[in-house]
Amino acid sequence: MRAGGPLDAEMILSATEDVLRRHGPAKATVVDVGRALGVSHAAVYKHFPSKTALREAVSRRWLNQDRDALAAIAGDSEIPPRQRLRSWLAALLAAKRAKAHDDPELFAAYRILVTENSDAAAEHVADLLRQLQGILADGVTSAVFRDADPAELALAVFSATTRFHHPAHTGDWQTPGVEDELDAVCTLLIDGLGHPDVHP
Amino acid sequence: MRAGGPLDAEMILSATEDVLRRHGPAKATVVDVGRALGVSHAAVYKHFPSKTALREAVSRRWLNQDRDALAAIAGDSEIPPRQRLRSWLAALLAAKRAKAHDDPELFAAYRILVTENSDAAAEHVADLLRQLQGILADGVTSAVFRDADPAELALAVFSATTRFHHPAHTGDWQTPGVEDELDAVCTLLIDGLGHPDVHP
DNA sequence: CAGGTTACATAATTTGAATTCTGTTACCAA
DNA sequence: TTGGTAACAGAATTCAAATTATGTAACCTG
Repeated sequence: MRAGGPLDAEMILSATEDVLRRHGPAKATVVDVGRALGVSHAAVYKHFPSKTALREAVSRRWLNQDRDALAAIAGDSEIPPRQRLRSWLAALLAAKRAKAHDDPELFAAYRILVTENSDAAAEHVADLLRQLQGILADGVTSAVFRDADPAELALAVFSATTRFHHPAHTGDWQTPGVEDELDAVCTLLIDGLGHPDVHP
Repeated sequence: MRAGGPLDAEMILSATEDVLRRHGPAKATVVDVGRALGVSHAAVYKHFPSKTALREAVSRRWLNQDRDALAAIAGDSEIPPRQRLRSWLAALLAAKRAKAHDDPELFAAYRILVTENSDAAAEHVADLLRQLQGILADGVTSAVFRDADPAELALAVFSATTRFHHPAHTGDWQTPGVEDELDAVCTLLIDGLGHPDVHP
């Protein structure tokens, strides 16, 4: 079980993930994590001060997993804002959907973990909102979107797409039509983001 | 405890609601319901075939509670479609918000009951979608909204407002700004519902 | 015979003793 | 001194026994 050298945080986090997948968050103990690493549970406590801290760290790692791919889309000024918004929202859904589909046990485990760790979740949301705001700001600057506060627009767009990214709606993401439904919402939102005075 | 005449369904449903509020859905038993009515639990079984059926009936009653008020708005052709849509969504949020605020214990109880009774929930959603579709169809007919299938538009609008009516987001409804947030989403959606060709 | 009762078998839930987990301490080795 | 161990007290969790609930049946009563 124990690979070559001494324990480091990353090894512990991976082992924790395995234990989480196998036993679920309710029954995953730090004794299990130690066992998976071929080490006593006290060794884990040399690296993380508490079980809670370990869970928080593993949650953060998981939430940050596809942050970079999304940031790449959000920051790509080659893509015009409307299409960028659409792509970003589609990518967000696709990423979450894939995680939920590919490893349902792990996803269910993390879902519970993250709802218990609302700090990590709040930071994740803040990060996403920052990315979204970037896209919208570009649209406002280039006069493709209405002249409103990008932060407020970001919040509204994020609210309106809750069903496509909030973990409470995981079940919906498996149904065939979701991507089209997001597309329909996107279309409504994007047209709604135009200058209001074009509708006299 | 037992009021005048013989038991009827309505009395039992009310007593069930009391028991639900007091004990919560996990510990509410039909023996409790009988006791609240000053009657043996077997008497309840003369009116409802099972505990499940009783819970379903009480859930339906609760879900239908503010259906008429909403239907009145949806069907009021005096109000122009855009404003009608806005009012209807605001009323939906206000109704749910009020229920959650005024009697949190009962709301929490029903929230669990309804998620266990997905049939009742599905019918409730279908009813709301029908009302929404009515508003949108009027908008399409009067050429205020884009010429699309009202059923699809209704689904998109309902999706985009998930955060403001889905019970998973009850917590959000208590925060001060929610109504403004719904308004912001509404504005985006309503402008988005205009003819697409005004943006060349 | 509609509307109620008590009595009962089986299913589900609670309870409390036994077990396991968490977090700490004292100690060891490179 | 960093990275590990074993042993421990108190907290949390499990599991089987005892209790309570569900649903049915046979039986009153106006």
